[in-house]
Amino acid sequence: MNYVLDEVKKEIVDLIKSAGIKIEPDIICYYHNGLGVPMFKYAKEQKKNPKEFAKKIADELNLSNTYFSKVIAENGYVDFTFDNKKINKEIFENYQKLQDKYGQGDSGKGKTIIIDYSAPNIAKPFSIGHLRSTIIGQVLYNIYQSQGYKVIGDNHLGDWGTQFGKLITAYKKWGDRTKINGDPIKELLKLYVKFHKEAEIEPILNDEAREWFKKLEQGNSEAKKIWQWMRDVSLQEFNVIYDMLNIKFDETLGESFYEDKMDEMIKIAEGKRLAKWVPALDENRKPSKDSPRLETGRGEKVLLIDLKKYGIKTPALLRKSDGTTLYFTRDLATAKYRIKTWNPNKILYVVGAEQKLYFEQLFKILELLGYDSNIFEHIYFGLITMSEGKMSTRAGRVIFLEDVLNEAISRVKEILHDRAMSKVEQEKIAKIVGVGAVKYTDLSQDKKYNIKFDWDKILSLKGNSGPYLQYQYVRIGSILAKGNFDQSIEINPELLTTDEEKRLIQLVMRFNEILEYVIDNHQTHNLANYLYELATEFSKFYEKHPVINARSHELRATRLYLCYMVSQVLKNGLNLLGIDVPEKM
RNA sequence: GCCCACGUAGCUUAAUUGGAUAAAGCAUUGGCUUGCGGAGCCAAAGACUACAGGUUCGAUUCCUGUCGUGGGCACCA
Repeated sequence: MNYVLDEVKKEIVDLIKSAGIKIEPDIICYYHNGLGVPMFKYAKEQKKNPKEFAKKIADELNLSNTYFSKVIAENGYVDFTFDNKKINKEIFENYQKLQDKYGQGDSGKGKTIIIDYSAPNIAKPFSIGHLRSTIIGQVLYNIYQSQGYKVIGDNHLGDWGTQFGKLITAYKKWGDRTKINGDPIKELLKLYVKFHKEAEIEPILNDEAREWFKKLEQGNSEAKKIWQWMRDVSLQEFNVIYDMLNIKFDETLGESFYEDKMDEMIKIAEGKRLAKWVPALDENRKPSKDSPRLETGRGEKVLLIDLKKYGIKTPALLRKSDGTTLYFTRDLATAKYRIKTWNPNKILYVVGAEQKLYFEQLFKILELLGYDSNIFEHIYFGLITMSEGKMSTRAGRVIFLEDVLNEAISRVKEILHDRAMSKVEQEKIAKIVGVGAVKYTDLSQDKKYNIKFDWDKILSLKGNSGPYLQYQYVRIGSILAKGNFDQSIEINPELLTTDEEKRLIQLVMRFNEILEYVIDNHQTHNLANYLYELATEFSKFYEKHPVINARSHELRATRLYLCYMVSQVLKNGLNLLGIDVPEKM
């Protein structure tokens, strides 16, 4: 698919080449009503004064038959001004040709991407902390897909591991089946919290839990039955949230899927002499104080991979001293399975920044096992913290995602309360706007930072927020309806000469570039900020220039079409962010 | 202790990844009824980009050091 912006940039490269300088297209930057090229680097290569150098280049350029009407040298830049009549026409034609596909691309044709996201833990609440992985992962999914990639979204559920030993122990001691069936996750969480409290007083409980997990891994039918039941009821609850958030997966394999695929992986690692049985750390060799990691199996042997040679001080454990497996073991088997099954060009792990070391270890080991480590990438994001500090499931200190969404929805409902619409409609709109607000707040900022949880911020309905973008979309829809807009109307883009119109058209031009940019850097907020800029620019246009009552019939039709293009980019962009748009609000 | 992030207006965040006068939202103050939805628009005020050096035509961005915050550091995931 061809976009005007690509052609415009190519033309600049060619023009400057005609003056004897070869430039990289990426250095071209936006400047007023056009584009600019910094000439410092090239001036330096030729040991010339950058201002004079830029001027000399600018003077040599011949702009006839180009997208530009003017070129000047300023502060060492060569600045090109668009020939607006020409570029307007091209952009409208570009849009008319591609229609619904406008923004999409084919740069990912023939490439496969696996995205590992969400991955909540069974029997634990889906907290606000899981929100980030879930929605960031889904947005990356959508954007990759829009550029022609084959994408496989895999929900790598935390449905295996020591915690199930703890849960089974707790369930057998204090559990009540009917209570759990009534409100599964909250009741299971209570059991989990109680277990940790009791285990502090009676450490022998930890041994019991370890025993149960061992039984589970050995296929004990009672353990398996309880585990399966806990998994089922948890998944049912997760699906309610995925529905609310409009999240879809191609696979929900989970860690348990690899239960029978770990032995093979361990054998390979042993065969390559990577993994070795060594004495476990004893109490005197604690890596740090307050470490919770020494609660089991002291003094015996564990299977680990030492990574000191590669600058990683912490070894990776594949088997505990009681023989059971760990997250690591499962992730190695997972990577192997994924590569064998889908032969991906990339596997993205959308997981919090606190697991950076873990993924460094994992990728290093996969490399040592002979895999191309370039295909693995940890897409990390900061923690969401509460004023009391880090959230902790064990301490019962969590915010439930479902509560946040419900609060958002009810705040929107209050606003809609006295609008002239049916209850059903209010309900529907409140959900679109409320959920959109929560998602947008997260997606509109750089993901690497920690976020302090703040109700008012996450539920913000004005300013730079999801509802603001949705509101601009609704206003445009209203104009299009009143103006009886029809895509086949005769338009004349040359008539759009105001600053607001030019800026809007040029923003529309950039849509595809932004999507490619997000694929390069995996920063969703670049798309969010672009859409916000588009919405803001529309709002300015809206205040200043009449559409339906425009001076001439032709101008009215062209402005209607401009509104339409903007609304479609807004809608498609928001949809890529996983945010719906209402028709009224 | 060691390792990794981060420190930008009162608060929450941007900055085309090293570019032009550091940009928005919230909060504060003042303004916008003849036109398409005020969840909006305009304006004022608010910044020695934590601090001290360095690299270069150019640094919020890269390097070094100091201080501060958060995270991680083998039998949790």
